[in-house]
Amino acid sequence: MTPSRPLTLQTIADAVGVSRTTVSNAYNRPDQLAPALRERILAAAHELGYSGPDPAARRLRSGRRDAVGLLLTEGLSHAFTDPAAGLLLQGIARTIEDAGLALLLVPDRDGVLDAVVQSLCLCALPEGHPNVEAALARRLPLVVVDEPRLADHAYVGIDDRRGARLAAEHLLALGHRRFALLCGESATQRERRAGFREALDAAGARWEEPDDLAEALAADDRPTAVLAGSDQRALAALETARDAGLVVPHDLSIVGFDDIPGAAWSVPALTTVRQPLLRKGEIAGQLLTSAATARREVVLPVELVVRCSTARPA
Amino acid sequence: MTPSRPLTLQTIADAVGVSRTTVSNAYNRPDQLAPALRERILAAAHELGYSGPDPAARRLRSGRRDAVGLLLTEGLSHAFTDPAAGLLLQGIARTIEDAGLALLLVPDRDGVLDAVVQSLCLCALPEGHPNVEAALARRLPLVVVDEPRLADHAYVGIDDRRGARLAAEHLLALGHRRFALLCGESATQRERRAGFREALDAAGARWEEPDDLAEALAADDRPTAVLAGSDQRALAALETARDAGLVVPHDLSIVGFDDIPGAAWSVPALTTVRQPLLRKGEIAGQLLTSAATARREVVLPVELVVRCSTARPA
DNA sequence: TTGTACGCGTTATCAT
DNA sequence: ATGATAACGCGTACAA
Repeated sequence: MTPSRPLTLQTIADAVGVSRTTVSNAYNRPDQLAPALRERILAAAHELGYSGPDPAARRLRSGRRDAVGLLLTEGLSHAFTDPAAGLLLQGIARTIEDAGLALLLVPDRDGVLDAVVQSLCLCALPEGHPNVEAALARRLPLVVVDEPRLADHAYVGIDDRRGARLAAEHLLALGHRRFALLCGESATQRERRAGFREALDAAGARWEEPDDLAEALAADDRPTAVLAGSDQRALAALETARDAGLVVPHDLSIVGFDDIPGAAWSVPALTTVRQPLLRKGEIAGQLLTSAATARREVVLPVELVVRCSTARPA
Repeated sequence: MTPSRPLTLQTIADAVGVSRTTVSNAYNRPDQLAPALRERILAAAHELGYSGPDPAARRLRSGRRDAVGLLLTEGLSHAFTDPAAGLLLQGIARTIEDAGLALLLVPDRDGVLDAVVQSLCLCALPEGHPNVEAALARRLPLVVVDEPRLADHAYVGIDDRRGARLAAEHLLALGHRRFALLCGESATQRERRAGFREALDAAGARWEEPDDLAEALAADDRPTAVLAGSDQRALAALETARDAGLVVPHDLSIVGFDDIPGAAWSVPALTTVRQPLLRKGEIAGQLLTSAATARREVVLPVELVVRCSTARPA
């Protein structure tokens, strides 16, 4: 075994006795070559263990990137943790894959600056986040999912606030007057919280945002309904209610948001606000793939799905 | 707005009135520069909208890749579909992220050949698959998860066959004699099937591999137990049994494999063979990150988790 | 502390 | 059909 310098086009060229250009053509422009010669070259390459032009060099020279980058809110592994994110990413991945591109999951700000990609997708990032700044600095085609809204960049999202109002109004219509709100601090969560409050305040209903739901449910004038900013939170609330000895929906109504698959399987099945996560991902994927810098904004519809976790207050 | 040539180090150098090297140093070797000058350079860069050295060029020149590649069985979007894969990938992602690397999801054979990565992870690929060949050709550090076993490459997996035997023996011990096997065609699925058969044949029990479980359950001497190659299949079987009017575990016992989170939530909770998916991912991640070409093989333990989907036959 | 010079491995152009 | 040559944008000895 020779410790052998790394193999390059030139190595093969020398071995076969042709020029570097010809070897390059053997890989990239088969029509520029006598088929027989091409065969000889490829055979020699295989024999020497050369697997083709170096990807890094090829990218520098050609300007092609053949990959799109993905930035998520809560770190990279979040992609595989959160069912809602999973559905979105599935939509993106399908489209990207069909286009023959790779998907680069970017870990942090430095990763953004260093990513060899043709476009970047920002998923639910807080406005002003370092990653957003970095992405903007890259001057690449950007596609924003959900947040933040960026002038002159493609966008796909939903009307979170309206969805939240739908949920709240459903419970109000059932006769609920005392609510617990369960929302996080992300941009979309804030929108949803705002929607809940709008509807609730308009109806003059009472609401709180408990630090500890279990505690709130133990209170004397406990809430009769929970408005959750996501199905995951709603599912957790379901558990909390069960632990507290409350029967859903008889003692407590719960509404989620997203309509992840698990929402339909839970017992009782979750009433929730559906958003077309898969479709959202597909659209994001198309936006990422299309060379068109054309500014486009897509806002997808939301829809209340009434299942079994909501009822009139006892 | 000038249509401006793409910005390079030289652009900034010219603007500030220093050499290209100095600008490069401002980014890569701060100690080689007067802090004041560095500030001026960075300011000018920011002003001009230059976001730093071109990632592709930097990679070619430096030889650093700062990303690891991931190859999955069933296409890219599979990563976000399958809960078992999700858990594994979560483990990988965490480790990769901690190392400051990006994660490249590679779509196909061409993607493998073209991936700008420092190492590749093959997850449960069939032996001889084009992607495996391509990965081998790249001559990069390879880490195999589950399958296939490759000489001279890092490996992490479990003893699928033993896990399957555990499941089968559990049911045999309960007194079952007629079984339905539900396995796929992937390499790991085949191993598990083999494990089921070994135990069953050794006990002289009867088994079938029905194309249609519903049909099999309708038969006169229907199986009293189902051995599934994954929790997903087991969960589907649960549904099928319910639709057939069978009560699990009274009328039918079902065992899964993997112990995904959903296995504990189902009704009834699933008896299954647990494998440490998260840990498997973390180890794969470490193997991918470590520069060490040292060959390593890790086989993680499996364990039977008895919950509520199995009982003595009626 | 700064600048000069030389690749890194490839692809595109243009000549032969 | 094949080959010489010039970029691509950058990193880093080494000299100044």
